[in-house]
Amino acid sequence: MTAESSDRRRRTPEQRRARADRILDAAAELVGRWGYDKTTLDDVSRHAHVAKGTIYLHWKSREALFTALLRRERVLMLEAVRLCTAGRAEPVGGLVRRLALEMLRRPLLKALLLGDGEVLGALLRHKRTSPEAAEAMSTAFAAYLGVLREHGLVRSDLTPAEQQNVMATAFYGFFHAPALPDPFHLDMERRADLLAETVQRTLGSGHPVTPESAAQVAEATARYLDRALEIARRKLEESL
Amino acid sequence: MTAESSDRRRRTPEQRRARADRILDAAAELVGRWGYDKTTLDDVSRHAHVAKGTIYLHWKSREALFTALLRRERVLMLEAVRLCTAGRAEPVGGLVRRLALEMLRRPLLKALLLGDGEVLGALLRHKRTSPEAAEAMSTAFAAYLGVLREHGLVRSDLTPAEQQNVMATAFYGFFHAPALPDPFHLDMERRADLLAETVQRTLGSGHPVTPESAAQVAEATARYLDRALEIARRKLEESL
DNA sequence: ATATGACTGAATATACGTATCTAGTCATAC
DNA sequence: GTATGACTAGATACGTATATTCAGTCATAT
Repeated sequence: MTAESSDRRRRTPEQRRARADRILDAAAELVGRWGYDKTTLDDVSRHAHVAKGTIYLHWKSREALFTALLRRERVLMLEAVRLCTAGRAEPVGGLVRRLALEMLRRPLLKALLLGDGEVLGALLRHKRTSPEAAEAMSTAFAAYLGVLREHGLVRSDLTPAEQQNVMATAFYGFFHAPALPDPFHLDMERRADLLAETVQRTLGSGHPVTPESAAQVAEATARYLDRALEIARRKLEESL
Repeated sequence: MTAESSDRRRRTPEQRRARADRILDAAAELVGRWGYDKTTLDDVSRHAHVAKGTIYLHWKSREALFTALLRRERVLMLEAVRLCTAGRAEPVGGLVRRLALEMLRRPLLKALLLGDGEVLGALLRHKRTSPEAAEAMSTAFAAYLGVLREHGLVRSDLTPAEQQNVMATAFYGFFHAPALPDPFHLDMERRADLLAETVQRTLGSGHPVTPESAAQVAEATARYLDRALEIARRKLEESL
């Protein structure tokens, strides 16, 4: 063994993070299979090939571990949206549609947003979204809408509170409303399109994105996603 | 006592109905006060000044009684909307707004639509809205939208399934989405306005009601409400 | 310093017997 | 025919005692 051999117990931050990710991978796998309530830390440690005590070197409690898992999912989702929209200049509805679809694509976020008790169990009841983060997200979105309004793409006769309520209500309805019976049934993809259209028509001014405003719209979108990502990443770091 | 004295045990249909209403009044009072789970038929019979057996001369089970109660509320709500809109020629959003507000005004319907388990308890879990009635309601609404479309007041590029999904999602979000924290909080009345605006902008064509179309719009509205009332009344009659 | 996994106690599930409650019935009265 | 309310059976709540599970700890090993 050399002087700086891997035999040394001291771990680099990268190694720590890689192991945390392996543990979270195992947790994600097991929650997807058995649900939160039935997933024990012994299961997770076995799947991740670490001792249970090691988990407590990363998180102070079981809940903290799964909180971190959800936060990592959120970061990954936002990164995916960030990639999709890179450089594009879409109206509000387009952004909303991508957000909705990327959320639906990820089982844990989908379960979280659908309020699926089978998957998330007690986590749903006890977990509270931190007010600071929620407000920061709202503020970032409001700023995004503000830029679009300056370019005449968003109505100027709605207060920020009204805009946020429209967004919240539309999203909530989209995720939670039960599917309609057969003659009216639509799959989630089509419903996401309708959600986008609803938001676009309710919040938008009706004017299309002009070539002149395209650059600024693209920048505002990127800026919003960056801010959201920053908040999401910060929250994830808090969870180690 | 005369020959046709009230001493005769034979009851007229009007007397029967009046007594059923008294029983339903008592049930409404008690459910409002204690919730469905804690309201016993002994309570109801005592409050309505009838023997418990009498209740079973009207309904075959406890559940049937409370089903009738909910159905009566629905009829009363629709009658109120019918009165409000009498002769008026409002666009879709206006009708939606009135429906939403009249539902919110009635504690039992509000509880039903909000999915309030405290008030409705087990009734929420076991009660299924009959598919036939739901479909008939949808059909009636689709017909209403059809007339408005003929007059250019409603978009023609959405399928009926898409229209119904927008309606269902918007209503669901309006009733179920939790209130936003303080800087963005709006009361239910304002949210009803936003619901109306959302539906109007998403389903509507953007053209205003012209004097020429006013009469037909008013008639279509009245026709829809009449059909809805007919269905609601039929369902109520089924529940005696 | 870092990692482990056997260990512990608090919480949760299971089992069982008893008490209470109440939806629905029906013999009786009018 | 109509109305009653005491009655019953089945369900539900409660109390208690026992078993099991699992989050979190810590003495030990490297």
